[in-house]
Amino acid sequence: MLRVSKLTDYASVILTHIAHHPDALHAASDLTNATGVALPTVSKILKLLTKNNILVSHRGSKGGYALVNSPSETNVADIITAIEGPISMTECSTISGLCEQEASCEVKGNWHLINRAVYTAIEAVSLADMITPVRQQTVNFSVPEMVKTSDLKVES
Amino acid sequence: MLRVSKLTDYASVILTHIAHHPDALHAASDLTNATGVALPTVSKILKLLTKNNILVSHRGSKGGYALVNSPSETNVADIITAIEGPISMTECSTISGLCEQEASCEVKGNWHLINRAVYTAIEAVSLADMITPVRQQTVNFSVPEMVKTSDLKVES
DNA sequence: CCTATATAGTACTAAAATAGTCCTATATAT
DNA sequence: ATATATAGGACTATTTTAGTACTATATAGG
Repeated sequence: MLRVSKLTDYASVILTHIAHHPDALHAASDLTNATGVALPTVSKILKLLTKNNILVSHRGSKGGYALVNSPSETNVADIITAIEGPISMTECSTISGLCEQEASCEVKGNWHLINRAVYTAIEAVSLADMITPVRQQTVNFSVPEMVKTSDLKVES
Repeated sequence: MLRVSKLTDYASVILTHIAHHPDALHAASDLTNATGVALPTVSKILKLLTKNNILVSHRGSKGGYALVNSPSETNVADIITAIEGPISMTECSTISGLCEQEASCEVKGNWHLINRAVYTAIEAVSLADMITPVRQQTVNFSVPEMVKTSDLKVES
């Protein structure tokens, strides 16, 4: 019902691999071998991650890519944003002026809240968390407490 | 970075309108007038919502659509699912067997957790919440507590 | 300082998903 | 009967996403 693009999915796989060896430089060709993602695609993803400050690059012979921050300081929300841009649940949340009814739209504010709750949930997950093995079937997790608009202080 | 489709966005606007008059029957043509969304599109959305049990329909003269449950019992997660289907953050979360590396994929379980945290956050918001006016700038909301994989009990 | 290696940037093509439209069938109130 | 309204499915156009290719630039090391 909500999803990240395939590129973001690949990015998570690539970054997970790098996170296992955070002190080494990883060339695009090495990452292709390690992950099975096609080289031009790996390359595209690495460029995006570098441009958005998730990775640093070193050109030339023996060059490659490495994490800017440690795996525990690199969060999933930043990774998704690096690949997909600052697109939000509804378009009007990112860029105003697209929707004619914007001024009178009564759901806008609530979509913003939902956006933010979702973002906060994703932001709390780091690359370090992603490489922690989880046995799905037996997971016992606490339910995030959601923002209810009825709980909000509203200034009228 | 994550988004719902335009149809889902329209659906929220249409359902919000219906939620204001939960006891009336709303014909597709009325909803077009009320929301500004083109008739064939409104019609498509209403059919999807009916098929997925968010709305009930009455055919024939003086027919129309109404909510199955009250606005406070209708949640946003169900609305998104009705329009977009059970697609999750990554494809492998919905349908297994699509990805060759599935068996050895170490991030799969963690994507599942993220999925679920996001779903839970969205599920907590009802149509009734959506029609509560919110003044965005002065909102004071509690941060959802996210699942940390390090907090999880893992069966090895 | 030359060469092999590797990333940077940009433009382009192909494929897939999404949005939007239209037509015919069926049900119901009056 | 007839006007009104939804049901369902097929189809087209558009947009987004994915993937590719090419040229420029930087660096290590002999």
